[in-house]
Order: sequence, then C-alpha cells, then structure tokens
Amino acid sequence: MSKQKYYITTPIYYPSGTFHVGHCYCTVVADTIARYKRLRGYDVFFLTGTDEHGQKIERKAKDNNETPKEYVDKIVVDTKDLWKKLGITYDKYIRTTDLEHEECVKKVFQKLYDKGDIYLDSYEGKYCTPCEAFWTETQLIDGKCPDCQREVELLKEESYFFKLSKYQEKLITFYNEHPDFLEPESRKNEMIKNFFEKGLEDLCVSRTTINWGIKVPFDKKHTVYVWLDALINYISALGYASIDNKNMEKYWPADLHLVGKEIFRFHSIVWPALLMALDLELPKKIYGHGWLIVDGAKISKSLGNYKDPRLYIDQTSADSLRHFLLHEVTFGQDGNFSEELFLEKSNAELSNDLGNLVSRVTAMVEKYNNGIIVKAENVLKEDIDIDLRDLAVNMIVNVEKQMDELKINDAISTIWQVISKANKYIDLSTPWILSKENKKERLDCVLYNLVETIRIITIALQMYMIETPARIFEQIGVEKDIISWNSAKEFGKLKDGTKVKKGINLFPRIDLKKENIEMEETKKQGSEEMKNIKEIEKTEEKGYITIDELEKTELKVGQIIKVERIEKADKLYKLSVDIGDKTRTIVSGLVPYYKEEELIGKQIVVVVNLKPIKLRGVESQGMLLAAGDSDVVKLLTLDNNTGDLENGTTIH
RNA sequence: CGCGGGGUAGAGCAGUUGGCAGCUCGUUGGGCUCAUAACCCAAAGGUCAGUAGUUCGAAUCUACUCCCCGCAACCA
Repeated sequence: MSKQKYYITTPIYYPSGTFHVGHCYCTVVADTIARYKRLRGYDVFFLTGTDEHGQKIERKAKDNNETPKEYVDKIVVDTKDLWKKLGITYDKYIRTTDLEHEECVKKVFQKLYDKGDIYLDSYEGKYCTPCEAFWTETQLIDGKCPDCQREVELLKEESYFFKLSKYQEKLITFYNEHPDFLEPESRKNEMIKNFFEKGLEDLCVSRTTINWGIKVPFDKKHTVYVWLDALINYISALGYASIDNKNMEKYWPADLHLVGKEIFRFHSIVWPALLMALDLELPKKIYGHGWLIVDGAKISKSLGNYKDPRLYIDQTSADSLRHFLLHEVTFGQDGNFSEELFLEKSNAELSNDLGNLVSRVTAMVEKYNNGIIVKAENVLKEDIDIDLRDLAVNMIVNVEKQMDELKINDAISTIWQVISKANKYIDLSTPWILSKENKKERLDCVLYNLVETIRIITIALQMYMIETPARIFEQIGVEKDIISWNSAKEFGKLKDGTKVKKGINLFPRIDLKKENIEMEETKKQGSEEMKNIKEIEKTEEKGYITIDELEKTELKVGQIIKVERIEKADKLYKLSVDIGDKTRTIVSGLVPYYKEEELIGKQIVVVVNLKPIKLRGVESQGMLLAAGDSDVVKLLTLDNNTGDLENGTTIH
C-alpha cells in the first residue's frame, strides 16, 4: 500500500532584504500543514525557496559592490538559518538560480514558443531611463516617474508575450467546476471582478532591459520575465522536463499553493493558464492568506516597524512564536502583530495555561505518589472524569476536521479547550484534599486522568510545536508506542507504573513591565537607524549636482493662511500661501498626513519658480518642501514658527 | 459611483445555511493553595456603524448612507 501524497508550497520569497515575521507567518503555516499531514500518514513534499532574479536584486548587489549571485547567496544562508531556528521542515529549498531550475524555465519557454502560445511583439509604454522601468499611465505621478520624479519617455520595446487571453474562457470554466480551487472566497471574488470582467490581456514575458535573469534560449538579448521564472519553480523543483522527473510523477499536481494576498492574482490567473498551456494538471487549491499588521500599518521597511524574528525567538522560543502566529492570526485575513500582544499571549496561553498545567500535575504526582502513576481498573468513576475523557478524545477528531478545512486557529482553540478543562478538573477534584484525607484510590484515579489527558494534548501539539512535545513526553514518562496521532483517539493508554518527573518550566513567564521599557528603547533606536539609512541611501542614489543647478531653485519662506479640500480628490488640499509680496495657491497631497487646522499658520518652505500645473482642475503655483515617503510625510517648517522671519524671505 | 475587505463589550477578535449576542485579554468581587503571583468561580460592560425594507423572527438577507483599511499589475 503506497501512502497518499501531499505536495505543499510557500511562495519563493524575494530576497531583497532581511525577512520579517510576515515571511515567517506564511512559512510556519505551511510547515504546520506539512507536519499535520505527516502525522496523518501522508507522504509529504514541502517546498520553499527564494526568487533571486530581477532588477531590484541586481541593483542591490551593485550598491554592495557584489555580483548578484554573491548578494543572494548570503541572504539564502541567512534565510536557511532563520528557517532552521523556526523548525521549518521543508523537503526542498529551491533557488531560481539553481541550474536545474534555469534549464527547466528555458525548456518551458521554448515549448510554449513552439506551440505558439508565446509570440514576439512590441511593448509600448512610458519608460524612465534612469530607473530602467516601464510604468503604466495610472502609476505615473503628474506624468512623471513615481520613483524618481523625473520625466518619462514613450518607448517601444521588443518583447515576447504569453497568450493569456487565449485561456480566459478555459479558466472561467475551471473556476466554476472547481469551487474550492481559489480560497478564501473573498479574494476569488475580487480577482474575477477585477480581471475577467475587463478581459485578460496577453502577458509580457521577456525584457531586454534587464540582465540578471534567465536568457530566452533562442533570443539571447531577452531575459525571461521574473514572474514566469518564479512560477515555474513549483514544477522545476520536482524535475519537470528533466531526466529525473520521478518526483513530478509522484507529487504533481500540488495539493496546496500557499501565497500572500498580494501575489494571489498571479497564482490564480497566470499560473493556471501556464499549466494549461503545458498540458499539465492544475493544483488542487490556491490559498491567499492575509498579512500581519503592526500598529495599524503593514510591515514595511520605510516604517522600520519590524525586527529580525530571531529576536522574538531568543526572547521566548520558536514554539511561542509559532503558537502566536497560528493561533492569534485568523488564517486568510489580516492579523495584528506587536511585541506586546505577542508576549501577553505567550504568558496567558503558554505559561499560564499549558506550562502551568504540566507543572502542577507533575508536581502533584511527585509529591503525593513519588512520581508513580497508578492505573486502576476503572478510572472513570465520576461525571467530571467522563466529561474530561470525552472532551479529550473528541478533540483529535475535531482537530482533524478543522485542519482539513485549513482552520488552523480553530484547531488550536480546540486543543486549548482541553487544556482549560484539565485545569478546571484539578480544582473540581481537589487532589490536595484527597491526599490530606488519605483517599488514595480516588487520588490515583484523578492523577491518572490528568496525565493521560496531557498525553493526548501533547500528541495534538506535535502538529505545530517543534520542541515542547518532546519535553512534555519526557516529563510524563510516556514511551514512543503511545505518542502516535491515532493513539490520541483512545483514553486509557497510559500504563500503570509510568514514572513522572517534573522538569524545568516549559514556558517561563516574561515580565511585561520590564520588557516594555526595553521595547520602547529598541523601537526608538530602530527608527533612528532606519532614518539614517534612508538618508544615506537617498543622497547616494541621486548623485551630485553643481551649485548652479541648486541656484536655479528659488526658495522662499511662506505662511499657510487658508486650507481647503478639493472636491473628488482624496489627498489634495488647496492651500493659500503668503510669500510676502503676494499670495500663491498651492495644491498639495497632504490630506493623509495633516489635518486642516494643523496646517493653518505654519511657516514653510516654498519653491516659487516651479512651472504651474493643474491638479484636479486647480492651478498649483509652486510646491511645498516636505520629507518622507508614502508612509510618513513631514513638512519642512521654520523653527517653532516664531515669526522671526518675514514671509517672502529668500532661503539659501 | 474603479475594485475589494472591514465597522460586534475598554482592547483584540469569532459568529457555516436568518432562531434568546459569544471568545480571549483587561476591570471588579470571591474561592483555592497542587502550580510558573499561576488556577477556578461570579459580576459589570454591547441600539451588533446608520437608515429603510423582506420575515413570525435579522449581527446574519436586500437597498441606500457614513467611517476605516488595502489594492490598481515589484511587496509574505
């Protein structure tokens, strides 16, 4: 009898910087599903990796005076270390720079070209030469490059295209026939509304402007578009189109592609279409999970609102972090993450509920019975015994059901119900009184039921915890023969005479007050560092200008005397600014960052000789100087607005 | 009217097919002493954003309105 197979993947992550808890989240979820399936007896293949080509990497490497390969090699080593610390049990780590992968991509490209699904055409768009990037009309800001604010030019580029449009009808049919293919439902709706109602356009799958990537086999001046390159990893990892393709035969189609919501689109449209073009079976399910939100904002480098996840692990344990990510975040939706929340939850659920349960039970067995479990003929004498048994035995069945529906947080809640019940059972059965009154038979029975319940709980914990289960098994002295998944479906397997030995605390409590102070400090330091780094990056990127060029800009002190909102514009204010001799109207996108009353009266820096431009029908005669990016924007103001300088004073 | 998600107790959230509004933390009071100042019990706290409608019955279905957050082809 061969085992049933299960093939699960994470996205291959883009190594343009260090990884954060968001990456951990996705990977931990995948690892948990993989562990769970293995416990259920599946032959699991779990794939993760890194997507190492593309312009951004090329540029980053250049900044570091490295070749792209050197640059990504270092990050890969670091990533593997992180996954090791988190206990990620991947079966293969794929890199898009692997030779086998590159060969596979070339073969796929060739195959699709031969078939006529890839064709040569030209791509026309607005191109920013310094940034080497094409932008769509909607991305441009005031008709200029959103990255560097420079002029863009209309450019025609020769490109290969994939006939995505050809598969539109087939895809719709497939979605309809396989309602479980895309999950959660909400994202599926978003996708279909956004794309299919407009109609699919063919996808540009090569670039001549990018070097760091896989070359088109029959046209070397073209580089394969990174998305096509990346998606193929799911089959190249199994040896598709290579001599050794036994894994492909064994594991394909994938049972679950786990992806973030931001790349759901590529996985739900382009990937299935590619597979159709290759005459391959489609995956069973693609799941778009949510994001972790920190203090109401998404995790971003410019905000500096994240730390190396290893710091959290060092502070507590890998199991603590895994527990938080899996239990606290509703799978599929966005979830909150903060250090405070994390430590609070760890204390409440791991230290107080689980750790303390094991601690008090093992302590009692040692204290009242010299560490020996005595199993009576019938251990279920009272209603509370039966209640406990029922809950424990049903737990594993419910966990199975919830895990199969990918309701991981529900499954963990189910386990916690039993932990709570066991804590309550102690209070109801009062072993300390039984001991005092010498009711040995009843005491043996109670202790047996408790340790047996812990055994069952611990078996369930194995699906997502990496170190704790073994530590508990050791303390309660159970042998290997009664820790299998199925053995948790039966109550009473714990043997008479089992030796229990209280160990050190499983999850020591964290002193939140103390941690809070340190947290504030590291937060401050973190944002300071981020600021400095950002400053340095900015000056480096833009290079030097001469004094003459600087003099071209005429700067003056101005004071905001009137603020109005502009109709139908989300971000724009119409400002009246006093620049001494006259008042200028300036339109500025400050709505997300400043309230109207905060702006009134401020003395600010104005570029007075900027060519006027119409924004939403209002002419803007100048520009305010402000610092920041899309996340934070601060106006440059004069010290405390003391009014020492008159409006209209020249700045130099 | 670009698309999508959300608005439920002080905070963070859950509420498949419409049937007395729940969970965790926090707060207040009590119990216990086996345990990691942990555990157990109880109480307070909500016009389920708003308005109108369908229904015997709506947090749940329909329509409209208000507010928040993402996305718009690089981001876990």
